[in-house]
Amino acid sequence: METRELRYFVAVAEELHFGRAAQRLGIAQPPLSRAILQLERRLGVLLLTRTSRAVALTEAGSVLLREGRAALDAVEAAERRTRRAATGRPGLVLVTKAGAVGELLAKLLDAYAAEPDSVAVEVILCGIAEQERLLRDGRADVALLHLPYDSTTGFDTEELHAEGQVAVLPAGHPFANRAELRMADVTDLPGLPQPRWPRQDGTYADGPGPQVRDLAQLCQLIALGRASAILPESCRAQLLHDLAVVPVPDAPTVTTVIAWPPHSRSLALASLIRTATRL
Amino acid sequence: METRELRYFVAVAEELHFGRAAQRLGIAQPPLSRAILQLERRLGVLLLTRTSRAVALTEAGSVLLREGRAALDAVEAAERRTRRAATGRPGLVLVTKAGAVGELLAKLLDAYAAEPDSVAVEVILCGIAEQERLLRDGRADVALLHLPYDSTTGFDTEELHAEGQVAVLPAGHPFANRAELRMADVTDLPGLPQPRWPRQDGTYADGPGPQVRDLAQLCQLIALGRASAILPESCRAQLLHDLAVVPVPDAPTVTTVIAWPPHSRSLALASLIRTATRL
DNA sequence: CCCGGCGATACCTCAGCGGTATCAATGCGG
DNA sequence: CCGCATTGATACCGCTGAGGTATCGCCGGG
Repeated sequence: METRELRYFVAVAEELHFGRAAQRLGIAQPPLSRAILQLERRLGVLLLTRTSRAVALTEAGSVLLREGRAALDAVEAAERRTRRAATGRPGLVLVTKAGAVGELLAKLLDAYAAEPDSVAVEVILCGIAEQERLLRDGRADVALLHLPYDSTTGFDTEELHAEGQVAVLPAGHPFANRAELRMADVTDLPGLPQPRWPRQDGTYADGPGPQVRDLAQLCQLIALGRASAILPESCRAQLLHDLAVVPVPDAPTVTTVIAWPPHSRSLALASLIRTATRL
Repeated sequence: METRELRYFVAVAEELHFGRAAQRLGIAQPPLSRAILQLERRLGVLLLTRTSRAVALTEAGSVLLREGRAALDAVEAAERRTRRAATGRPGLVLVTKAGAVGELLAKLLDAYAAEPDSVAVEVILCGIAEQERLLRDGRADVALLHLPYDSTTGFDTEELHAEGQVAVLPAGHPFANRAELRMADVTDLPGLPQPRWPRQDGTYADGPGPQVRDLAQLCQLIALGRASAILPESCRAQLLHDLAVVPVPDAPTVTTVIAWPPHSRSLALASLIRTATRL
């Protein structure tokens, strides 16, 4: 199977429309039809069911969509990492969620910079759930993730830090002066729903609660008395001053891990990981 | 980058010889030279240094070799899994080391077969260190691995079983009747070296000690008084009767884990994993 | 019943892949 | 120092196959 065929199939499988897929790929529709047909013939597998009004994935087709995306990411990563290796400037790219790492990141970067063999570290702060993709397609070398929110599936990891979580409420809320709260107290506050974060694909789950993209947005909403949240303790430092913070001992522990793709064990990366685990 | 280019590059990088690589690929040498040249031009990266007598990898070239192999495995896995999904017969392929799983495997297969939604499980027993490759290129769906001997890098895992290790000695050896031994006692027995197992690429490390491929071979050698070994307790059941077995409490614990590729979460696989963790 | 939208087919052109023949550089034996 | 063998690069050619345009066949909606 050639990557061209895979790219074509993934485009069609995502659009479920040959015309739009062809447009997205920058080719005409007939060659695309033929390419998919030929792919099906070569694999000996029916990937799509087409009526003249609708295109749908078969069982095998959805397997190829999932596996094909992973394979294309791997090819893209190979290309990108090769280009980067050729520049001669080593340098690592670290990706993490904007605002969620507290002072751990600063400490890590300082400690690593003090190492004798350290190289430049570029930091990318991205929205939730983009990290995985950046790490997978080679744009980033290493990430700081937070269990159980992020998935580390397919990466190697080391645990760095575990912490409890706190409830964040508008100042003046009846619960604001409690010494601690239970999960049950906080998950269903009348008029103060938990926010909804974007999923891997950028869409939001249905349900009540405002859609948020980052911590600043969330803080605003809480201050306005329109939401509440349960966040790792270390977020405290970055909250607005007029928010109430109450520990929630029975909330799941949040573990910060450093994650990297299972290949790519460059010396620089190994050194950064070693530094991180020693913090 | 097309998979054809990657395959060509990997062949040349492994052979370090255009002629032999071309032969292995089943094409003539000139098209191969051109393809590599074109790949280098497209990437804008020098991958190989050629003198007219020798070919060597550049830094970037070895990155592309490593990443390219992984990418090719991913493409191959996509193809294989798609084909398998299309047959309509579900069925899982489980791979593990010949002889090293004791009764755990039997219990797992029995328990899984008793599940209401179970499918056929094909078991592949292979030599050490082939498992990783089978799992990575899609020929297997799930593996039983043994930490710390196997690497789980790039796979998702669940721990199933932890056990201590025992020393295996020829019957009649002076240590045979000891209640237990220390690592220090066993690692350097005069005339009874530890065996050497093959590495990922099938070659053996240098050193003393016989080269072995499986447990039966090893048992023979120990019975002959030419080797000794430290093995997980559960191997006991499969040893020859005339061998002495002595616990080694300070040997590293061996953990049996069930491992699977991070994508491919079929229902059947999820059910098998659930069954395994409940044993 | 006609029209519009969609995927498949027919047919053409040309890029590029692979083959053969050959060159150029280099190490080696005499 | 000179053939000679080895090895990667280049020249040139034929043909496969990727992509384009025009068009067909099918189907649902007005």
